[in-house]
Amino acid sequence: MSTPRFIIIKNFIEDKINAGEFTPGDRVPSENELCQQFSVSRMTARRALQSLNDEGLLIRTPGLGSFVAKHRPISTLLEVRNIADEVHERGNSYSAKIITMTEVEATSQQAAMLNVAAGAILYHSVIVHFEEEIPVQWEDRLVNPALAADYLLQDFNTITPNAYLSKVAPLTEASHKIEATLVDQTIASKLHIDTRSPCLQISRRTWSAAGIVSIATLIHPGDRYCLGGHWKI
Amino acid sequence: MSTPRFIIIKNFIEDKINAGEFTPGDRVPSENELCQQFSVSRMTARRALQSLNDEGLLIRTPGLGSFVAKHRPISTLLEVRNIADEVHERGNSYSAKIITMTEVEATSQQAAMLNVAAGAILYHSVIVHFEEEIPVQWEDRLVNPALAADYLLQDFNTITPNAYLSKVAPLTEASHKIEATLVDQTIASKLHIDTRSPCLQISRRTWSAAGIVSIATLIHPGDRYCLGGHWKI
DNA sequence: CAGTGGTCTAGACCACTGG
DNA sequence: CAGTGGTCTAGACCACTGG
Repeated sequence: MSTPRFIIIKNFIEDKINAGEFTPGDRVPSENELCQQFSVSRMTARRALQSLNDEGLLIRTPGLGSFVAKHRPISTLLEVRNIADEVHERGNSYSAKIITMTEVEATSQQAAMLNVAAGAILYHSVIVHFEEEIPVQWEDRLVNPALAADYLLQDFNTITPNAYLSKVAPLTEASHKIEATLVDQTIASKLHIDTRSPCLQISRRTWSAAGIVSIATLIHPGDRYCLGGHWKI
Repeated sequence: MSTPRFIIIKNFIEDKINAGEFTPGDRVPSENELCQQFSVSRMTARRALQSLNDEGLLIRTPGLGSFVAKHRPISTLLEVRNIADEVHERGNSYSAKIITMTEVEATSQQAAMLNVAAGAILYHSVIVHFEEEIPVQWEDRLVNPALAADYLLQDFNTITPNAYLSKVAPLTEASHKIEATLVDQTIASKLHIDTRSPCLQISRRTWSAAGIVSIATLIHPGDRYCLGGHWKI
């Protein structure tokens, strides 16, 4: 399976933008110029430019051309962060406590989310992450064994599931849902909060090139964790 | 200027999904079926389906077909979204109730956030936003009069503060903080929740070319609003 | 005017899924 | 096997921008 030509052209332009050869406001090659340069049809050259336009990297104007956008797109701001890294960046001590590490049979809903057969074996881990000995995150994770066969053999005291998975199945895609919730007594006691404390919950599904890697639910006590972001044009 | 055919086909399918004729998991017409039905080339039919796929409404699988996604896509995280637009995009009715519209003197903390002198006049608005007559957002906003002089003259039943400010002081920069909180009795009663309900709170500060425009606190009942995002490499 | 991107056609070959 | 979506071609007409 070879790389599609429109991806090659897209990467060619994206690389030049990242390398600073094309800077914001610069005109990039037109569809016709790319046709000649890469010996492809206009539809293929067009697809590369259109894809970059859809991602916000280019602004295209009929009659004028395609130009590098002045503002980096903001969609990339929601990074998949490793909680251990976050804690360390704040200069605090990090530790983890493993609650569950086991195989489970996928329910039909889980199977659908991970794109496996119902009843298939999944890896299931539940880990509480601590910052300065205070619980900051409850991580409940289901992993597709086909994409991370050695998941249950890891020592998650020394490497977070996030870090391990990033290594064996590099991320290509992720979706997030962020909401405010309450938790049951089991989770509340592990997080050292009570069941009336509002929690920030992130549900995250991650893909690598080979398919859906994992679905995770990350629950944070509302008074100990928040998300932030900043963007400029 | 007539509507492009791929948009017509796209709307045709989108309408059926919104109307419940196609429900999550249903197969929608294939590219070939749409070709015949609309008398277009496959590339045009394809573009309609691909566009819906890119928006997350369809899941397409070679050999199988195109299926309505099981989970409706949700608003992109950290984008500065207009709540009225969001509600309308979900096909629901939007309305607003204005609680407060007044001038206030900046406290030292507010002055620092907006980069004005302490005691300077600020505009203050509090608005509850409704989706299908149900409160979904409490918006408490302070505005720098120097950058939006006519703020208090607006009819926020017909234009949201967000939309008005975007017009008079286009955004160049924004910062966000997202957390899970509880609210006091005053806000709870306006949101038709009780003080034990977890809320998703977004604190947002926005800049335009001329300076800091506004600081806003947006509070959402946890069971009625969430943030989402999706990214691909 | 030549050049740009926007839309569209009528074909093609491919890998893949299911029956 | 017929059907699906993924990629690609070599054309076409259009509205628009600039010189």
